[in-house]
Amino acid sequence: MKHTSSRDDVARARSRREKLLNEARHELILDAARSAFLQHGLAGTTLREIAKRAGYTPGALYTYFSSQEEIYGALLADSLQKLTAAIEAAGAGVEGAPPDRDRTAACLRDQAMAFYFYYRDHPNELDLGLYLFNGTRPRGLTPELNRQLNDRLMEALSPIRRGLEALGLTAEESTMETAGIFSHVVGALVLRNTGRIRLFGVNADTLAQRYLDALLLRLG
Amino acid sequence: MKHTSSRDDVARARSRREKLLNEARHELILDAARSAFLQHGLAGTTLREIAKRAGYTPGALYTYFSSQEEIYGALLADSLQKLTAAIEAAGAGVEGAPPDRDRTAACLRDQAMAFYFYYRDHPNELDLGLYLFNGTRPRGLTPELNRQLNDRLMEALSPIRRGLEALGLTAEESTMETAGIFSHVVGALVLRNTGRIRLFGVNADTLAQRYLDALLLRLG
Amino acid sequence: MKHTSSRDDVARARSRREKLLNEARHELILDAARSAFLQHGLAGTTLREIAKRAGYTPGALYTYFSSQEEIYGALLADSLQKLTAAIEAAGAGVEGAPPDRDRTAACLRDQAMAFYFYYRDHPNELDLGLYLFNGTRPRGLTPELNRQLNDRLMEALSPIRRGLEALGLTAEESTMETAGIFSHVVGALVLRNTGRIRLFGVNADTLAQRYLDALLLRLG
Amino acid sequence: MKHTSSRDDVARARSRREKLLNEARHELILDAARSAFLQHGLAGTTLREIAKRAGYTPGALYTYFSSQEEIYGALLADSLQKLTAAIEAAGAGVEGAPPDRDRTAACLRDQAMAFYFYYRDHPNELDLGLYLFNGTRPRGLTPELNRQLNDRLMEALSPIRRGLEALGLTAEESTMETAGIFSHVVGALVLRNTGRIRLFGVNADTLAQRYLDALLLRLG
DNA sequence: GATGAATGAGAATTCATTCAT
DNA sequence: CATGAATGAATTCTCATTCAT
Repeated sequence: MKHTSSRDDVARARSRREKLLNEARHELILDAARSAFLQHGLAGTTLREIAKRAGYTPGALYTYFSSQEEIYGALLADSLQKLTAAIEAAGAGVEGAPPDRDRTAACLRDQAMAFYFYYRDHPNELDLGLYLFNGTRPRGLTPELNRQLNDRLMEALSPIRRGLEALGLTAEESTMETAGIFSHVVGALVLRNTGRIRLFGVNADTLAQRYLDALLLRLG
Repeated sequence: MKHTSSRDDVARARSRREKLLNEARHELILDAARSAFLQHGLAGTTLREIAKRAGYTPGALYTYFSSQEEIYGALLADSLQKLTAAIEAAGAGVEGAPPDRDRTAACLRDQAMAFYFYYRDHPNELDLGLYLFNGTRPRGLTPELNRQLNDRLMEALSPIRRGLEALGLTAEESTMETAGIFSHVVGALVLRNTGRIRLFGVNADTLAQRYLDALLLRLG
Repeated sequence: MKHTSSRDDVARARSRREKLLNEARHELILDAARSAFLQHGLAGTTLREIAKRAGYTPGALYTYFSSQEEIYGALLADSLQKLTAAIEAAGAGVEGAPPDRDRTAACLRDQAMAFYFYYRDHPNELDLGLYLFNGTRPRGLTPELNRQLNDRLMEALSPIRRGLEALGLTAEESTMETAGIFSHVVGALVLRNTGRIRLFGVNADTLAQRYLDALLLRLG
Repeated sequence: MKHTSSRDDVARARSRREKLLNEARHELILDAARSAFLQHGLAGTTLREIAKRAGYTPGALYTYFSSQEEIYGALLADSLQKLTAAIEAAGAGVEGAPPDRDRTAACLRDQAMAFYFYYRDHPNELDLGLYLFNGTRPRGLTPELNRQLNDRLMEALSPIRRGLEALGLTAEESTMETAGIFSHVVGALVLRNTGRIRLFGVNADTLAQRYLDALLLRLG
């Protein structure tokens, strides 16, 4: 029946459009949240502020997210995705090449620095990760979301772990060294973000780079 | 005039007593704040809670501190002093000894680890430092207090810097390496405190130790 | 004009179908509301919940009911109709029989107990009645609906009134005793629903039964 | 030491004054709540409204009560106390008299009617009792307070129970009849408060009185 | 010096209802 | 007929800070 079919088509088209719009509005809110974080920091940002920046009333946000915490979760999920992309992009062009040790090392270095650069350039997202993981606030993430976010973080770091393995480390050693890199980079960033790095007259970039240089030297 | 003089004496004696009392009460409040932090964490602690633990009403605290932020500042100042003591204590017994390289290295290592241990065992004080330095909150520290706290931090770290110099590094190199140690240690602690370290199945202690081992090896 | 006439027929048929559909959808929504009440109670039920259970979006309900309050009104109307049926059913089989006094009394008793049982088994509907009659909420029922509901209630109770008359009471006395029965039953139910009956270690059923026993005894 | 002693006196005097003031303010808020209930009913009353009537900001109420629910609890506790007093007062003057059966019956009747009158004249307090006992709202009373309120209610009704015993009923029978009186009275009041009594052209007073008459007749 | 009542601004969240599509 | 996004007004509750006493 043509008639019915065409009605269905209309419905389907509408639902598709609605879906797109819906996603766009989710994104709009997340952008607003990002911009609010940028200006007021994580702790200084309120639902009201996010709503205002998104051009919404506070209540309207609850159409899209069931709590403030969920907005944070979505933001972090998104951030980790971008981080993953950034790290992967830093290793691009080397794929498929012959297993040249120098190349592998250079790639690893670039990818670790990509990790550093990502958070250097998006300091609020580091806060977000630390805050949410920390769960200082009364209501934390759902365990399910927490697990998901953990997975994403590990996925983001997996190129680095694989790079270390390619340099001859065991799986265990790779994980350990990845933790070391993570640790050093996060430390450098925290020092940078809190302005304490100035006390040493050092640059956080240099700190990160030196660590990696020393590491690669050590790994031979 | 004897009379006046004796009156002055009385006044002086009283003022001395008052001063002592005053300091004791400051300390009382800070103790209360510490205990509140220990139990509820930085973000979960309210002025009222601190007042209650100190046996005061909220308003009374304002006699001693002009704001909650100032209490935090005082707490941090005190924390840094203890940190200094802890690091210095870790180097004790080596003072005055002949310039044995191994001993110097061991001492440096111990002091750096003392830095790590201090914050591992007082995670709230790390929070405090990061929070205040960060200045996330609307009202930060006064520039004066900020400078003071910076000075104390650098003073706390100076044994480490001197140790590095004793191993042959230039002043500049020492500062750089101190920054590296600080960075790594803070990173490890943040990972630890946020529970993210578990993702790697690694221990923060190990992370710190390995970094120092590698550093000392590098410095030969 | 045949043409017009046939067109009219079509229109009439369609309108009949529409009407049925419309009623069905009203009923669908009322069923959803009932089930929501059953689970969340009167105060805990939201329009959204009713809409969800009916497979509608909130806005759609306004096609069928002009307010949440109107849904409540319709629900109550329906409830009273069922109550009427329940009371009438309790008197069935005695109709047409010779005017045996004992039988009349037994029937009266059964019908009064049917009243009690109906609300015992549908406590939300009692809530609904009390809530709407009470008009606690800002916007109450329309006077028209209110009158209608009153009529239905009186109709539901009329078998009881007639039973009392059959036992020899005047119209006035019957109404008075009906009010007494109503009063006692509602009181027992309220005590039951609020859990206060437990304080007396008594059963609401017993309370109702005893009242009726005493009443019938008194009426001889 | 006179000095210290006098200082203590001052402190004690102040603390006494403060305590009185404090109680007065508690009462002020409860009065405000009562008046709000009177006008808007239980469900229509908000913390804001209570605060406004008491001349306070909403937050200020939290100095005196830790939640809205606690205000309700205090109100109910007070109400039950007054109820107790009212019922006891209705039996006064008969105490110590010889155990004349007629007198006992009259006293019982008066006390039961006092129960009825109290709630007839303070309908909101009945609502309060039913609402709180019911616990419809998300957050109910603490079990402790609940128990306390139950005790008070039973205490209020105890003169009636004792009166029934004085008429020769066993303890168990007395409790049962007390429940019956309670039930009937509450039912009559609910009918009255919801305006449904008008349907029967009856007066709630009459309803209550008739029940008691019949009861006393039955008890001989 | 200390009290503690009171403020006031702000927090997240809820929900019946409206209305453009 | 139905959608569902959006409103807007309300809700309870929190807390650093002030200030008359």
